Amino acid sequence: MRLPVQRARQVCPVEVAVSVLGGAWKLTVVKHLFDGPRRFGELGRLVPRANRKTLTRQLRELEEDGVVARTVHEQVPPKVEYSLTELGRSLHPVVTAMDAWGEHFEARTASQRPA
Amino acid sequence: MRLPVQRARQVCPVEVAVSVLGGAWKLTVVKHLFDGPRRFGELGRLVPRANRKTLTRQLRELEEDGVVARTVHEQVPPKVEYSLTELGRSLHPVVTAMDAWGEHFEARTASQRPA
DNA sequence: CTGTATCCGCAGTGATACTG
DNA sequence: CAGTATCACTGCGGATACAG
Repeated sequence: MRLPVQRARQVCPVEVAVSVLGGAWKLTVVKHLFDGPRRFGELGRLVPRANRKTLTRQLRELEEDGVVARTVHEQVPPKVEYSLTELGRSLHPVVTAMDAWGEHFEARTASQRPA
Repeated sequence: MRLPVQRARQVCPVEVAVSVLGGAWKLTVVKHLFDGPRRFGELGRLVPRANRKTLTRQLRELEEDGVVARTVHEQVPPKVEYSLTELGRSLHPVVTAMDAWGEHFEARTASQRPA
């Protein structure tokens, strides 16, 4: 397991969750995977600000932590699909709560929005 | 508002929530504040791995984002209390979900625990 | 199409010492 | 007690080019 996660264990369960899910775009990816399996390129389009390397790293960490499953279809051209594991699907309440709060936060600070 | 939050707005509400709450020890602090107002030193003891500088920064960001309120009591010695704002209290579902998932994750990976 | 390799900047985190 | 100042490090996140 990754070191930040290990450290978080010594403090609080919420900190563990943050360590596993707090990386850039991770929860966004998980959210989209609730709509069904997605290919690498699809995720890249759904999370436009994440470049390939970063997206690959986040997916590998999510895979390492048992949240997503990676399926390679032996084809030419290659096709790789990502889907949620059972542990990943158990994130549904978290994603729902975070999504709702994010919207609430945005609405509350709408006056500070630049454009 | 902080830049990471601004960037997250362009992607997804869950990413906004991660940007606001994803800092080290932030959700742990919020969780403890649900038990009532806490002084700076108390929070330092409740989150043992956070040093003063880091804890100060996280609290300032949470204050800036309207999640916590900072109350200075003009005394000698000084006394500063942190409490949740209404926006902070609206985090209750998030903290509950994250805490439960963190425990679930720990239980599931207990075999990999080092000590 | 789905990656990897290389290089890089810097924000986030921290240790330590000092201050009102 | 509740911070701030200073210095430093690490690794995340990213740009770009290459590969199977």
